[in-house]
Amino acid sequence: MASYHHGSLRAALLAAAETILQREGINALTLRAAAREAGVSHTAPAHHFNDLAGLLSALAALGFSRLHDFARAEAGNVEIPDQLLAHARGYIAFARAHPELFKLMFRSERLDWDHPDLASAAAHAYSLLTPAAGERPAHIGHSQDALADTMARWSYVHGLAMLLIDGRLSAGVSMSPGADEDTLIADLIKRLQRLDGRGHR
Amino acid sequence: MASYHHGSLRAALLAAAETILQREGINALTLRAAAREAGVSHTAPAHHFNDLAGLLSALAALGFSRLHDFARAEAGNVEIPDQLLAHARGYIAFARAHPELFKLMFRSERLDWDHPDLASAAAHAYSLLTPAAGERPAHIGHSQDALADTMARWSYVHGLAMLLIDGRLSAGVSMSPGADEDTLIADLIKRLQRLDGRGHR
DNA sequence: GGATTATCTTTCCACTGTCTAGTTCATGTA
DNA sequence: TACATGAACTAGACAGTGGAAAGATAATCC
Repeated sequence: MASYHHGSLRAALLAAAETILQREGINALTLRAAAREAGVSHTAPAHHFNDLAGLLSALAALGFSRLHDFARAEAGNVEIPDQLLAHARGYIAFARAHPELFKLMFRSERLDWDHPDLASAAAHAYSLLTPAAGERPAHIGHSQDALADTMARWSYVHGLAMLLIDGRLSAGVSMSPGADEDTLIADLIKRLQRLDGRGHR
Repeated sequence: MASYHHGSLRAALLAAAETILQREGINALTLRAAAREAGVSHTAPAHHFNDLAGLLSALAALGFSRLHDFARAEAGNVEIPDQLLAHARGYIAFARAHPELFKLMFRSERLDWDHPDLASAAAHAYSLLTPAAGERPAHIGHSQDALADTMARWSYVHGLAMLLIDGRLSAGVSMSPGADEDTLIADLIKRLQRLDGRGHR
């Protein structure tokens, strides 16, 4: 039963890490804890992930990949012009569904952003918020305006997700009795459209 | 010279902690490192801050207090209707001026948000983004709309600050040659106004 | 089949947060 | 002034952590 070689230890360690993350939070997610959960010695993870930062970065990269798929799935049922909002809804839904993983992905100071897998997975996920072909039919401006649009969208969705995972939005809603959280979030997401285009005020 | 009682060790430890934070980053900011920097024994901080989380939370609370003052100072030279934008400019300027402290305040999983000082300091800073008297002259809606406005502003400014401290905005700007970073940021901040009011689309 | 290499274990070290017990000093009370 | 009380700080110890060897095992390639 106890084979010296695990065979797929890397995947097993990632699964173990995610289990710990959900069960005990990010502060309990250590190299040794992941090794214990996977039933291997405490130095085994180093061979696959190098560092603790390497393990966390790999898990975060996996999270970004899932986030991307989540947003794409949400956008699958929707007409082209509404895809941006669908992607934003997917982002927010993912944040609410996997708060601990989301915190790791966005708020952790332990990640190594020089890790190529993490950087590319994050860039891939964020690419959903860039102005894509067909989404901005008429007024496709200069690339500089497009950059500003992307930044604005990115900021807004990113910030909204932050508020959600910190529980501050729930706190605010509870202070305003009668407000439905889902309705409020839907309203907030819709405002994303207003950020587009360079201002003329 | 070596008096047994320091007299103002709490303040000295906070200053030491900030020094370490700027010099070596948040991962090097430990209880023992702060004690070393202040020249006291490694268990001295516990008496003033209880935990490591206590020390970091106290430092973060100090950061929120400074952030508030920063934003207020920016708004001091500006007419009433533009105060919201001035506050936002202050936020962003603070984030760019003190990136490590900003990361600690917003991105650290090591803070204890049950700590009353931290919670109140953060709430105080964020109150600058709530619709205040005189700022929304005509269409002061229901309190529920006001909540949504606050959340929207908060999300946007919060998210923009995040992008900045992660260096992603700089990366984006560098990809678009000829773009001036300050100009881009100013444009992005101006878009904050468009988020107000419940959408009718 | 034999050498090579990737995978995993054992042992060890410096460092961390935190507990317990002591030491020094300031301050209030008679 | 004498003394008690308690706050501020030190010293030492402990378990847990990341990480660096160095060794053991198994799969793979020739």
